[in-house]
Amino acid sequence: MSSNTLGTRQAQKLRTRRALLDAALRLLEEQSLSSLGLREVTRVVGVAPAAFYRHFRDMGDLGVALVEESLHSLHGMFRRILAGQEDSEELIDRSVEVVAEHVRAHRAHVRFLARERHGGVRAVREAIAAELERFGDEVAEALGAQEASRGWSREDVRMLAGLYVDHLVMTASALLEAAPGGEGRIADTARRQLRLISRGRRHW
Amino acid sequence: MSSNTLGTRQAQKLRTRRALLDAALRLLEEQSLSSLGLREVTRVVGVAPAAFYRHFRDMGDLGVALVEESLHSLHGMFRRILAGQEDSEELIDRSVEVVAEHVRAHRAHVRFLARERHGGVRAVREAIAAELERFGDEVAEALGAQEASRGWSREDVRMLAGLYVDHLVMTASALLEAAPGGEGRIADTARRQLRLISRGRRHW
DNA sequence: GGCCCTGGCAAACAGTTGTTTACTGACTCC
DNA sequence: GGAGTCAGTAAACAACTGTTTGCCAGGGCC
Repeated sequence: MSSNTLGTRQAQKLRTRRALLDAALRLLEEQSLSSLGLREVTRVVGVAPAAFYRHFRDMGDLGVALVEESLHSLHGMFRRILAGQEDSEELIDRSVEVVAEHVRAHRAHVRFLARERHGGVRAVREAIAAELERFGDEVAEALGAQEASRGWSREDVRMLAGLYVDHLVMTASALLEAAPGGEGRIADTARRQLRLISRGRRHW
Repeated sequence: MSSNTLGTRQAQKLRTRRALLDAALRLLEEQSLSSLGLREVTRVVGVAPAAFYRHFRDMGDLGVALVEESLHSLHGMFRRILAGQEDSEELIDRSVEVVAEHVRAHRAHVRFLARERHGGVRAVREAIAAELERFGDEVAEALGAQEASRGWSREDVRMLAGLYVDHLVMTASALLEAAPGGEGRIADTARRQLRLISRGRRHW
């Protein structure tokens, strides 16, 4: 028996935990975390309200759990983008495509992050901010290793990384709220903007 | 008697309306609109719950009213920024200073916009999006009139304007959540980013 | 001076909320 | 196979929610 095979006991617990997270994620498409009720979630899952406490202390706790899994997938996205070696037209095209694909595949997660980044629950806000800063650091490290950053101060590299991360977040939000079929236009604008930033970088 | 002098009747009504808006604004510093209760607001104002309906249909309605007054002040801010003639170092410094001052002076309004821009109330979200797009158009018009935009397509000018507006919003949000005394660092980063964008523009 | 208008009130409505309690029954483990 | 663990239950709790009703007092206006 491999060490990560769970007993039916623990497996069942994880399944309802997952169900709670999924139900919350679904309900959060049309409201924000601070208005999401505990009973509302358990009702969707089909479980007694008290069962909620077997998994989370309160809604804020569940929110933080959602932040973690949302950003885990985001992290994969960043790594895919940064895997490219240089700052080129193809890299820009690929980045925007990766973002668009991510939004398509993880729509609920992205919406959750956009909504709760400045939302009403402090713990969740702080968890998202901390994680985005970590990503910024990661991007900065990758940028710093590139040829185009020769002679740049550490602060300037970090500033550029911040610009990229912010732009990525804005693009993802815009894609989220795009009218059906309007994603192409947004992606096109995003590519132009990245190109402009790229030129600014070359002439720093 | 001048035509905009109100009777005590109407004046009193406006005063409680204002009190409702202010109370909501205050309560929204620590939660989001979709979780803000009608009774909660009237309780702070010291008025009966039913009185609320004399002024707003529901909380979403009050939210839209807040959007309007929030963006009215934002509009003034944009006009102050765009009053400068060219794209220069001083213009960048002044823009960032104007934004910082605006955040200081209208903290609650800015927080409201940041929070509800992607928040849980559709009507409010749409009102904010529409207004920000209008601002983008305005910025684009101002940019298009500048010398530096000679030969630019309308779409490219609009794309640049979008980049500026997005950057401004991100900066305002960052200032809002900055640790006390940390505003200087954020303003500094914002200036560098604007400078980089400006270089990209010159070498388009 | 008297009539209308209306912003605000008190009370009652049926639902909903988060949280605690004591309990059950299936899984785990020796 | 028997004892112990624990995810999930049902029920009750007080507190709160948005909304409707009829009513009142006082300003606006002829």
